[in-house]
Amino acid sequence: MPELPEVENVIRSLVNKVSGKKIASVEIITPSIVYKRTDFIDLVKDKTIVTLERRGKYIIIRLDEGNLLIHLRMTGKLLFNGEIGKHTHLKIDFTDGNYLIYNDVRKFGRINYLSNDELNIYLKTKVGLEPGLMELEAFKTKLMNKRGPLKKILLDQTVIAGIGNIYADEILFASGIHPLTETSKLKDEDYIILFDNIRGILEKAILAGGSTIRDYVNGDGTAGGFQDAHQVYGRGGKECICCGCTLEKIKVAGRTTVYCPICQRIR
DNA sequence: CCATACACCTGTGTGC
DNA sequence: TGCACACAGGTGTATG
Ligand SMILES: [Zn+2]
Repeated sequence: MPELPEVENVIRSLVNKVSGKKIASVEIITPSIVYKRTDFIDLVKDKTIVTLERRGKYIIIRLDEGNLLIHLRMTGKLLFNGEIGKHTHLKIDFTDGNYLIYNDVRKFGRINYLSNDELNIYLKTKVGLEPGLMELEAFKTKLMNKRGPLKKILLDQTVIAGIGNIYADEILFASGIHPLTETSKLKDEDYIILFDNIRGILEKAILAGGSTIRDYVNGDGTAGGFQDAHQVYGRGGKECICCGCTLEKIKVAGRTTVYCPICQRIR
């Protein structure tokens, strides 16, 4: 489900509701979503949530001691006082009677307890540049050191963190760059356009509440609105909004990729 | 080293 | 209607 804009909206919808709350109990309904740690419940129980943060597609629940690191993968949801059902896999009860649940139809998501040091090491090795904070030169250097189709590189979370299949296609279309372009063929001006579109599209998507293709909702249960602004994602075979020609559908790095053969030239 | 396949799961849409 | 199959916002591991 969620890419950076959706994860950001989950956090924004929850941060004021859960910060300061003390955890009274934790119920693990589906053990497979919690990384093996026999003392998980003991580590989390009686802790207080300090705040929520995001790195790439990860949600970090900062506790007064340690952290919960959550990845929603495809269909994970974090819901404040949400409806408990057959897809609820974890429940955190607060001392004031409110609760937070983790729902996930496909059970791909993961929740882990990490100390501050463990978290820092993990993020340093696995999570790349933060789109909203990165600088052009660092971005350019990092991309130039990678070979292969540009879309594959945009999807690589160790390069830039947070871009998934929807936003990769939207960013490339907005930039007028073909998804199979090799970074060695990109000119300085291409890097600037790409950089601006990564930040611009992700920011617009955040402000629109993210994209709801099927079932994404934020922590309140509110769906996003950015799906109405998609130019190419999910539109293979339809006409290009810009030039009217037929949008192509191919596979890149194993993912369905839609682009306009006229508007997005190979460099 | 790389690219591809598959595994993890369930639900939904399509075509016969 | 029913059934088989393809496909889905992601990523880690195995395979060639
Ligand atoms: Zn076009």
